[in-house]
Amino acid sequence: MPPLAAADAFLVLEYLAGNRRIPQPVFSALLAALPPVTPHNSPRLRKGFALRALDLALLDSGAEASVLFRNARAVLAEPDLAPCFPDHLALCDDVDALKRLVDAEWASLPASALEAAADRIVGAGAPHTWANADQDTRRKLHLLVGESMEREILGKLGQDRSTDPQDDKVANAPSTSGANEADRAHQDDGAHLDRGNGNADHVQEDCANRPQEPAERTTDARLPEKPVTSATIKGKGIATSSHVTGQFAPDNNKSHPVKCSKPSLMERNPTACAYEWDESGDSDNERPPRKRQLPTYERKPRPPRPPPPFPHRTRKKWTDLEEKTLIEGVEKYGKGNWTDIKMAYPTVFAERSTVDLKDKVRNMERFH
DNA sequence: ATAGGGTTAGGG
DNA sequence: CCCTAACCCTAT
Repeated sequence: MPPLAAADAFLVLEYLAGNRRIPQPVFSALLAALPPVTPHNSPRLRKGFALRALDLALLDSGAEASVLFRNARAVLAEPDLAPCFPDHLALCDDVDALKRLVDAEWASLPASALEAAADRIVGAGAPHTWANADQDTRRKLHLLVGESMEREILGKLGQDRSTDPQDDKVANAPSTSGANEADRAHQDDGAHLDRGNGNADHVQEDCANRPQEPAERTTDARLPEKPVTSATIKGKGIATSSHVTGQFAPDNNKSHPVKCSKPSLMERNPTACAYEWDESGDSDNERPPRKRQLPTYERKPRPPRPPPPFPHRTRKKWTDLEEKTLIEGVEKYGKGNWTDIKMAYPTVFAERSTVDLKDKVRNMERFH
């Protein structure tokens, strides 16, 4: 497979950098694998990098608040990153408040080009895009969104699919922006977006929920003009914060942060063991004629397994910040959408599971 | 993934 | 010892 074009790599990375649900190790790996991108013309990309560095500093659940705070301050003070943050972050003097501000910064990231394109195709901009699409573009749009979504959009448009699009696009010739641009963003991988109309809903919702920041408050003057590669990033904050927190080894492909991701498949699983086929009994004719020689591993007698090291987590009282954030989350995302709520405030709820959130709300309802 | 019943730590 | 809140278990 040919390498991804630089422009496409940009679209992918710009979207993922600002998507907090993409864990840092995954993002780092992609960054290393894709062609270098230039962040200087994308506020979202720049800020995404900066916020990721800040998250790394703040999400070290093992560390004490004072340490977290110190690490976060170090990130905020990085000359290359500082311009990405609004001033009040650096002025913040306590870790909980800082976490809130960081969550707010994440929430206010501008939409990515991909999201904007999706929005033009199936979201708020869809009617306009579809109305202005010529026959050819319509066909592509149809492929992208699928049958039922197309009907829905055209329904909103107040026209039937059978209507010849040419008819209603009298004065639309010059409007190339919507569909074509969107199409550009999608043409390489249309199938992905096409796959589920449910996704389309998400995109819409994402866009709708994101209070667009009036204007980027950041000064770009001092941001690197040169392309950013994983190596560049490593030298600029992400790795810096990592060497402060000690969570990341310099090689972002090998070492993963303590929290926030499953162990890599490439890593040895200490609890795994190898079983061997007993060749004698069966004559499975699917097997190649020559016996496959499995490397002979001795089944090491496993030491008596000390059953789960943490039978019970140590009880942690809910803080004010957690409670308030939870209430806000329930108002915003609805009771029951615990995953969404947790994802929306990953720093605040770093040490709470979705079940914890649910239980807490139940408790608050029961006794208050 | 979520709801709801059950268990337990720990303060009064 | 009781009660509340945090946490666990299990069915759906």
